[in-house]
Amino acid sequence: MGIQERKEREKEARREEILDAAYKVFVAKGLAGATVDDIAAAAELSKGTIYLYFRSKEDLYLAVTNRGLDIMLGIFEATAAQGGDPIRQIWNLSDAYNSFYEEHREYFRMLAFFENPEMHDTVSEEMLAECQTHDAKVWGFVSGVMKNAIDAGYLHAGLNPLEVGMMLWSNSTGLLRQLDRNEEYWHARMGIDLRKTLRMSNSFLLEAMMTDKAMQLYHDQLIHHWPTRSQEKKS
Amino acid sequence: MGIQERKEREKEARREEILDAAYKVFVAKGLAGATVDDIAAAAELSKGTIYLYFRSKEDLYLAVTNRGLDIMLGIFEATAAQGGDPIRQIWNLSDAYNSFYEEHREYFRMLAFFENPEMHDTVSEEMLAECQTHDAKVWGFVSGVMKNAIDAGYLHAGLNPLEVGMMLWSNSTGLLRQLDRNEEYWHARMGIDLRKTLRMSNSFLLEAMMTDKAMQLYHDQLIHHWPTRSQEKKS
Amino acid sequence: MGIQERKEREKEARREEILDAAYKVFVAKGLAGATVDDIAAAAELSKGTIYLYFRSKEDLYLAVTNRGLDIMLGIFEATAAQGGDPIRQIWNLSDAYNSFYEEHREYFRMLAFFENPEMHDTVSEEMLAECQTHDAKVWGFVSGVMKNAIDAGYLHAGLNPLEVGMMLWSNSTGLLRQLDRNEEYWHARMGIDLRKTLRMSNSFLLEAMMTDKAMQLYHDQLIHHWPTRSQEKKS
Amino acid sequence: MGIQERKEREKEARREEILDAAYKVFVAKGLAGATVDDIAAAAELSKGTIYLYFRSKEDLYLAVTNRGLDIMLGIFEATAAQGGDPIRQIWNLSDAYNSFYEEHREYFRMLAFFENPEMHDTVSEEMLAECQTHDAKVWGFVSGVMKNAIDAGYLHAGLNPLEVGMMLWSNSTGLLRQLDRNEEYWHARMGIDLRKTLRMSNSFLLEAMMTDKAMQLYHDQLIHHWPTRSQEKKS
DNA sequence: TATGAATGAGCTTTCATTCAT
DNA sequence: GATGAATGAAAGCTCATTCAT
Repeated sequence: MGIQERKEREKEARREEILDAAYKVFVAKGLAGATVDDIAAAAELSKGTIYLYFRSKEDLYLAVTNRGLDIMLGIFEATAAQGGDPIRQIWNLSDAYNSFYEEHREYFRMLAFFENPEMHDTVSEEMLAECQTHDAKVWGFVSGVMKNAIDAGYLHAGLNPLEVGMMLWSNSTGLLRQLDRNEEYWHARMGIDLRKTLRMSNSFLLEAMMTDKAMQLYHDQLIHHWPTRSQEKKS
Repeated sequence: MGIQERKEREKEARREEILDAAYKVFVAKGLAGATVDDIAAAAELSKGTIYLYFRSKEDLYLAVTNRGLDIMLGIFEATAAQGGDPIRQIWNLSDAYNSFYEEHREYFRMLAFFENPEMHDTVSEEMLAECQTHDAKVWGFVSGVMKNAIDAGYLHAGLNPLEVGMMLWSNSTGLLRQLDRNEEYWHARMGIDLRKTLRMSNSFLLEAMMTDKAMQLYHDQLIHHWPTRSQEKKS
Repeated sequence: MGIQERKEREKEARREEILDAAYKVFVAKGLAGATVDDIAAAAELSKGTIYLYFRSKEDLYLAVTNRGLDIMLGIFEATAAQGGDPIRQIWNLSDAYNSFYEEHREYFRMLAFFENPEMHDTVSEEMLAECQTHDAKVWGFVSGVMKNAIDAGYLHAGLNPLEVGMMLWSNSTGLLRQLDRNEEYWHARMGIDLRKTLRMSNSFLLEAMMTDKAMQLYHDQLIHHWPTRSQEKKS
Repeated sequence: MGIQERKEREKEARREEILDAAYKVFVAKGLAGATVDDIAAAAELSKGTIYLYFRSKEDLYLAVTNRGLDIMLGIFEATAAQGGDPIRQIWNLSDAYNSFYEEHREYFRMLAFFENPEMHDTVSEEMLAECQTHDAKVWGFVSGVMKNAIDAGYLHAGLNPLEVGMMLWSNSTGLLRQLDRNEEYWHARMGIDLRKTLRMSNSFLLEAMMTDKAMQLYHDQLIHHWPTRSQEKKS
């Protein structure tokens, strides 16, 4: 029975090798630009072998992006393991998403690319299902964090955890994608630091959802966005 | 010189015909799926003629998306023409973006598609430049609206108009893209109404940036998100 | 030596299993359409095992058609066992060929397919030889029947038994192949019942070769093809 | 208008060039063995151009066989132009089919090959329809010859012209195919001259269908198949 | 200006066959 | 004997682009 297990392991290992190679090639040439020949060469395997493990180039691409989701989830979990109060955990999660962008920008792009509905027709049912499984895991984790904050009375009771996650995630993603595309343009030409913008809008959203209890806890740490406003208040 | 002018007009008209045809074909088959033959057939022109007006299929695709930007700008301008106080104008702009999504979803998708940095290598400098011109026009308009609100004392003085636009736009885009991809999934399976989520997060962002003056103006119209919170305040 | 025998038997049994599976797959997909993987799967064996028993896909195909020849011979022999005078035996043989066509049409087609000289290059010498052995057996049987009829004075003495078989067989095969391809077309569209045509031409040939002795024997059973002719004779 | 015509002519000429090249390649390598690259090289054109004129390799193959039908019809018509009484015309037609086999054996084989029903799925509707048109022309011609003989009272009135054609054609085809496959085998090894067999069976069939009128006309020219039989009659 | 025939590189994919285990 | 992972050659076909007319 050891034999069977070993073969299983070897097969899995080979699959990973192919994914390694494919990742490199896709990063370098993009989905359209990459050829299966390129990937086979990078993996030091024959082209036929690639098709033994993956149904099509697109399936393979999606498998690579699934890896990206795994990595993202790993970062999220590692972040959560650091503990902290529920609001801190949300901030950490947001930071973790930033980190994913910074450190795995290629995966970030791939995930964005495969959001294109046009792509979905070119992929096998099985792979799409696997992708959705991975996706669901990430969203499950995210909404868990949000739920904790709501249950603990730090976010308003009426909020749907998933909805909270959605808002923060969408906001971050929209801005990160701009950053990715055109950081230089916005920074140098338009004088906008999108990273700062991102932090700001995230805090706007989060604070809007925080209960008084949470506001008090964070009283001193709060980003006082509007010094002028504070002054107005004093007067 | 009348002749020259007429020729100019005819040329422009033909260009538009090609764009009409290309739009239909791209919508039906996507960038990769569409062939120049398809487009030529739809335009009732020969393939060679297409290349007389556009350098490449990708250039043509980008020209179509530029049309999308024009349409978007038109909607924005029409909205602004309705007048209203600066905050109302911002809300209207946000609604106008929603309308663009609802009524020109195909263009919305195309714009998203071309955000992919991978595409940019495949397009001529000229077309990219033209695209940026169109883009800049839209952003110029948007930041103008924001600037009005700041200058009028409705949004906090420290804010950068473009940054405000960026935040609202990114947030909307992120959520609209989810909506486009998976409205059914989020609604029926996860019980989330992303349209509501979108309005909510937009109001969170906007209100976070509004001055007391604006808050008072909108006092009665404000979405009281947290009834419990209000009650807490009363007690 | 019992062990050896058992192994021999098992090997033969496995070969037959493979042929069973191959027959099904070839019928369903044709030679070109069938893959060795299909056959291996149908036989519930590994692909490698198939190659342990057959040198190539084409060899395997030919082995299946050889089975067809065996079946045909079986039908012929069963028919001959029913006895009857020599002319009746020939008629029965002709009917038996029809039966083979009707009940084993797939084999009939395969045999036709392998008549194509183009195929012969793709097959091993051994298998081709085996095929010729089977072929020779059938022709041996057929010419035996014809020889009986000649020796008994029912067919003209100058005839070569094999030649007689050849004529009747070729004639039948030509018409059966038309039938197989296009029965509907000839029947509904052209108003021709090829089965009747087949019987008619066979009787033309056979009667042309029959001696007076045979004609008298069959006097009453003769198909009087031309009533008008008979009438002419009477007058 | 001359321009259009000239282009039309040139296009047709190119089509013919491709057919010339394809014929050579198919003869040398068979359908499966031939590659479109081979054909393109032989035609001194690019592969893409081949696909500009023909939808697929199989379509091209069928177009070549259609040429075979044209050639056959040409031979038939030339033969008929020689005149002669109706029975002679039938004999000449039979000879013409033999000539086609002898002088265009490659086409003969191709026609046989495409009779395989398996092939028909791989061919475009259009080409199949064209093939049927050609086929119908040949059968129309053949049955016309038979009809003349019937109408003139040389073949029995009850016969269907197409059926007569079918019988003679099937019989010839069956034997010619044997001849093509294995002339050597039957001749040297089995002592049978299939060409003689073919003539014999054809005359059997034809004479069986001839009226007394025709028999008298041919009295002296009749092949007295059975000298012994004549002798028997005398005695 | 408009045409559309011609190009040809390049793509994905298949599958018969082998061979180490 | 049986396996099935790996091979890799080969092939059909597409299509953006060009260019002579």
